[in-house]
Amino acid sequence: MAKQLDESGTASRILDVAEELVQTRGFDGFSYAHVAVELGVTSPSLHYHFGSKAELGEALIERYAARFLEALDGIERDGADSLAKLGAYARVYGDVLRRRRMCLCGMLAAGYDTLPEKMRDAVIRFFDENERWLARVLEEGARDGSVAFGGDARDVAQSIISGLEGAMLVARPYGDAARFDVAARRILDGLVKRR
Amino acid sequence: MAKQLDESGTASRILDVAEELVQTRGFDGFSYAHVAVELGVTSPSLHYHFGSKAELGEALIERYAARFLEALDGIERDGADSLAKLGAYARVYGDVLRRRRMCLCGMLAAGYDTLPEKMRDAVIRFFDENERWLARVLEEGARDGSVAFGGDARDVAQSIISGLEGAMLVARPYGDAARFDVAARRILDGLVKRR
DNA sequence: GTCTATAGGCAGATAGAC
DNA sequence: GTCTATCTGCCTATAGAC
Repeated sequence: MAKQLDESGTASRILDVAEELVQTRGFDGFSYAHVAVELGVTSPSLHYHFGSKAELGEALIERYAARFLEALDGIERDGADSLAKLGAYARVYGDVLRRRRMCLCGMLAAGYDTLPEKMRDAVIRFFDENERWLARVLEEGARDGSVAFGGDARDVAQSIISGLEGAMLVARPYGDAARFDVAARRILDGLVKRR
Repeated sequence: MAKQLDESGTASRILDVAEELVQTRGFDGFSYAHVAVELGVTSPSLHYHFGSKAELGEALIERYAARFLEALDGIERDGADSLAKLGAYARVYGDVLRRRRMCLCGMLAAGYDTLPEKMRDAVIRFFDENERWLARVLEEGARDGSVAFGGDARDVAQSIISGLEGAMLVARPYGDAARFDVAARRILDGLVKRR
């Protein structure tokens, strides 16, 4: 019973539908009408919950980022070694793709130029937070010896994020999750101590 | 004086403007009106050259893919070793990004679900052709010893494409080409013979 | 080839009844 | 909270004059 439950049931159902639409069609490819039809209501009623499309978009990213970071917390708590954590991290992306969706923020990154400013900031924040989490895990892995890499952990973290986002981006048109898995595996293999 | 010059000057100027718009705003984020304003004409006149937005989109991909493959032919002809060719390949992507654009087909891959079918097919073709080219270079590199990798060359090729597409996707919101360069470098470094 | 005029639809958003 | 009605604007596309 925490902060994220101050949304009425309707608001969160709106977010559910809008989230799927944005993840599959992009922010410029969905409308209030799409959401309304899916929910069996009229579009003006959506405006009661989210005054503008920009507000809806902001709420979308906020919830997505919060859940994403929660998942990362869960990985953290599992107490496995760092390499296993990186594997679990990649699996979070893979799970999104297996539901035939693009990462919400990856999708928004594509249409970045057309986004309202607050949404832009939130997208950047999402990537920054992911980068911080990954860099921490990487440095921990370098200490405990489960991971090996040259250069700055931040740079490696950025490469992992962009590698996984790109793997989702390209795998989706093919409708082929295995394509993602292969790319993800190669990214992780590059972080294993070289024998 | 070849096949690609059967377009009137106007048609190719339309393609120029539309290309930039799609690469920065996505297919659902640009309109005939945007192009028309930029060219100082009215939108109906665009319909004379490209009957529908779908046709314009198809022509866009066709020209982009043709030029892209030409660039790859140029790399091929330079006769450097395979690792150098892969570096040049990555630079093609980097050059696009430095013009503040996303790869046209990477952008279209994001909005894939909203594309007309012929455009979808053309996007897939683009990736397939890139994969073929890369796999050939990788196999050549494995033979001449300039490149080292485990597993299938096709899988490695796919990973390179998705890695570079993702690096562009994420670097663009940050307006930071260096971010791309770092990720691209790490991809290439993973293909250098391990000492 | 490019224009004006216009059709017909869908977008995001607001007003006001219930 | 959700509805109907409506506004304004932009969209793709066509007809027909020049």
